[in-house]
Amino acid sequence: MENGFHMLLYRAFHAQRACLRPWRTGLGLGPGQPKLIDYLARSGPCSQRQLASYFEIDPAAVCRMLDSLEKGGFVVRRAGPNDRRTGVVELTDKGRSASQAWQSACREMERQMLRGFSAQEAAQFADYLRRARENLRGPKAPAREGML
Amino acid sequence: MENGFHMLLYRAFHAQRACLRPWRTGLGLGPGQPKLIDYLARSGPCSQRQLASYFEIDPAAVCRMLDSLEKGGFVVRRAGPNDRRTGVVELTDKGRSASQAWQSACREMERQMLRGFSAQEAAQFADYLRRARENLRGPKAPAREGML
DNA sequence: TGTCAATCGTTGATATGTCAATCATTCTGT
DNA sequence: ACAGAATGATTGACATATCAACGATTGACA
Repeated sequence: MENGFHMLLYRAFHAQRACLRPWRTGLGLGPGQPKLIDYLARSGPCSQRQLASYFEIDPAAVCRMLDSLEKGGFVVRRAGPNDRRTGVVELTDKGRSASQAWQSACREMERQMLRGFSAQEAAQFADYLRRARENLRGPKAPAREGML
Repeated sequence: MENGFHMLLYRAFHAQRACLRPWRTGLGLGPGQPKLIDYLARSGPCSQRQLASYFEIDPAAVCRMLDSLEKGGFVVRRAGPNDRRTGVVELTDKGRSASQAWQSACREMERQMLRGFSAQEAAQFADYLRRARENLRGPKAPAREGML
């Protein structure tokens, strides 16, 4: 069980979240909020739809996290220029500094996580993670076609 | 950003959950419930405390998931023999078959995830995941000591 | 023995993620 | 131009994870 990749990924992901939690709470952010302001800092203002698509989460979750972020003064919602359905989410100055602090925290976490990894191993690790994700994403249920 | 390990792990973990979701819902289980019955099937009856410790989640979460699992007929809670605080959680027959189906689903997912991986690559991948987790778990914030 | 600390399970509050449904707006096809 | 489909954002409902607090029980120690 401990050897199944399901558990291995669970453990690694869990440890990563636990490692980043002190930084996150120090910034006054909820569990899912850092990734939103990080994306906004890198890509500039965008719609809620774009945030939901990028992170593959429900637009409802984005909506509520932005409610909280807006109340905290990290982002503002503006009206879109062309389409009155689509608004634009933008970082405030406070949001920008929080995103910078978060990026530092992520680099710190990464350094800690990769201790003892050679540069080649780290690159291989990243490659494995990308391939695993791609394999899981593509076909819906490619199993039991041939034999089984 | 797409290259940071934070995002890479997020993507892989996310894809894995999405891949396993149809099987999970087919069994009538909530998102966190499969791991509990899987553990119970492998390790036999145990306390709620043990489940919480093993998966590193709050005992409150375990308590509520077991409420749901018990209502669904997957597990039963019995009184402990020695300590009247500590109960014992046990799989029912329905819980046992669900756990077997879940283990099949996990093997299937793993096959799909590792498509194109050689046996050596898969072993290396598992090793990287274990090392990353251990690195994140041990020291709290050992960074920026030497030179950054 | 008697008091205090620690432990197990539980409940409440809050945040996230999924699903379903709704409202307003925009697009499509005729 | 108009009816219906599609889209963006929102809200409600449910399950989960974290934090805080509580009741019951057990253990430790004077």
